Parts: sequence; structure tokens; C-alpha cells
Amino acid sequence: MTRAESETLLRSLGLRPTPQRMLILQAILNSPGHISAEHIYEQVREEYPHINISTIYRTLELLKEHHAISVTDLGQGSVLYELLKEKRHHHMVCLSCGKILEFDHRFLEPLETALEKEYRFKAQIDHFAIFGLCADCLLTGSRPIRKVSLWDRDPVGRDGKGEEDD
Amino acid sequence: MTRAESETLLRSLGLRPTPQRMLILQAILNSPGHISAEHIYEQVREEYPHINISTIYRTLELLKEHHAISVTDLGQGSVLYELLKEKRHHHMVCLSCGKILEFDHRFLEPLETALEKEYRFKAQIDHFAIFGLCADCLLTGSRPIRKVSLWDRDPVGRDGKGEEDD
DNA sequence: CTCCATTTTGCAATTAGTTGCACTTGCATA
DNA sequence: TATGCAAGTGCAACTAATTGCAAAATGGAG
Repeated sequence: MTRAESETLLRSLGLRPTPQRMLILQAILNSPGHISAEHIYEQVREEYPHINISTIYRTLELLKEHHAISVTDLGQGSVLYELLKEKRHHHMVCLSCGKILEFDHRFLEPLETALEKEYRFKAQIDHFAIFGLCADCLLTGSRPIRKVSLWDRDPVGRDGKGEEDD
Repeated sequence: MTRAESETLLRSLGLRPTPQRMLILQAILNSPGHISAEHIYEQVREEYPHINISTIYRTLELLKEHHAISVTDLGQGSVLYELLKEKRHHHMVCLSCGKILEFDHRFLEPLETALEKEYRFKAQIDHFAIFGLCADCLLTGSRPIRKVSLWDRDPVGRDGKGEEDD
């Protein structure tokens, strides 16, 4: 993405296209997938060493509010940012192996519809992270980092203790 | 909940029932709804002034891992904790008025089923927070704190600019 | 081009939450 | 009751993210 394009995007959001914001946007746009604030900071600093980390966070907050980017906690210690494209997607995060898979927004449409019908609540689901166990880990029987729920256990207990630690 | 009951709960999770943990658990159990780590800290300190905040966080992490409590960011600056009961529920958070509504776990079952069928991914959804606009705010036309998506806009533009700031 | 109101930034301080490490406690076993 | 050791705690240092405020940059009007 060129300077001109990021300037256009910023103006279309009603934001001033400052040099800092252009560089932040380009860092996000040129990143293949998710990117952290710290990583954006490093990239922008190469071109604009004077930039302050709080400018990064403030710009990201603005872009989020305008639904130009998504903000997701994939459980990696810091939050990740991504350009929101027309075709929304979400993520499944494996609690056992850490694998991150993608699923299409259409999987969430029944939920959106149901909440709207039942509660007249208009959900704004930009980007979800759903934690659980992936196919591989279920097959190989790898033990999850997080435990199975207290309440999910078979009441007769024929599925074992389920109490071992990692 | 009595001392004996929290001791039993801790033991059933394979955790040592230390005085600190008993008090933390009782603070959660005696709280009507969601409770913050800071609030738990204050409550526990009344009985056990020596307790350290990191013990609170570590205990909460353990209880989360064992699916004994849920951990949810309702967008209030700090994360909230709640006892996980057999009947799971989730929340809708209004971006305009801040109202917090509840919905039953059955609304998420189609999603769980679809992800399992399509990807063999076993989702572990303890507690969700879904942001959006509540019925009241949609009716009164209150402006959301967060904007409508760039990509949701009517391509012919007959629904107005949608670009105004708060 | 200059002036001015408004927006944006840098900076320093602050908050929520986490971590490494040494000390303490709980509890199983003798 | 005493002992050994894993589990748990306190402490201090650290990280990610946020905020108030004064200075600087932006963009429109003259």
C-alpha cells in the first residue's frame, strides 16, 4: 500500500493523515497477518525514530473504533491487530498446541440473528478468538493446557479422573 | 458458602486449601455477580492483611484453568471473574449505554457444533462477551461509541455519510 | 502567507497483570 | 511427632497498555 492510499483511508475515516499515522497504517497493511503494537512500533521507528509508543496505541484505538482494524487477544501476552477486510474471519486457538486456525464469519451469523431476534441486540462482531482443542490434539490425545470443566464431567465418572496436572 | 465447602471445592480441583485460597474463593462465591481482582484483594485483606495481589492473580489463573470460574473482559478497564455454574451464560455489552445483558449458552451451541463438524475443533467456551447495540439504543438512535464498519456501509450511500464523530 | 482553533503528539506517570526467585507451608510418610 | 519435598506465597522487578497535560502540527479562513 502506497502513501497516497493510506492517506485516502485516513481521510475517509475523518482522521488527519499525519506522518505517524501513515507509517502505522503501512506497517499494518504490509504485515501479512496479525501484528502487535510493539512490532508496529519497531517498524515505524525505522522511518520515524522520534515516534512514541502511546501514539501507536492511540492510533490503533482510533482505527479500531472505526472498524478499520480488528483487535484480538490470541493468548500470546499481547494483543494483535489486523486490517479488517470486507470478508470477515475469526480464529480458533488450540489450547494444547497453540495452533491458530481460521473460520469464516458465516459461522457466527446464526448467533447474530438469534441475538437480534430474541433480544433486539445488534452484535458487532469484528474478530473473535475461540479457544479449544484442535483435531490433531484431540486425536493424539494431547493433554490440554486448560482443564476440562468441572461441570462437563461424566457424572458416573467412567471417563477417568480428569484431575491430573500438566 | 462456608469454609468447609470452599475447602472441598479446592480439594476436588487438586489444589491445596490454603487460607489465602479459601478467602479468595469465598470472596468470589459471596459476590452476587462479576468481581474484579482488585475487589477480591480488598475483601481478602480485611481478614488476611498480609496477602499479596500476585497470590490473588495466581489463584484466579488456577481456578480459570480448572474451569471453576470464568474470566471476562467486559470493557471496564479490568477483567471480571465469576463462578462457573452448571448452566453457562454469556453477555451482550452495549457499546452505547454500557448496559450488560445475559444470554444462555444454548445460543452458542450451533457455533460449537458447526466448528466441530467442519474442523473437528472442540471449542471450550466458558464465558463470552459480545459487544454491540442494545434494543433501547437502537430505538432511541443513540450514537455508538464505536463506529459502524467501513465495510458495512451501503455502497450506494443512501444511508448517509456515517462519518460523523462523537 | 499568516493566524487561530482544533487535533494530535511526546512525555512522564500510572494501572492491571505477570514473572523469577527465595522463603514458607501443607501434607504424606515414617 | 519429626522429616522431606513439592506446592504455594511474598516480594520486587517487569511488561503491556492507558492517561493527563503541555507543546507542536494540521488545515481552514482571511
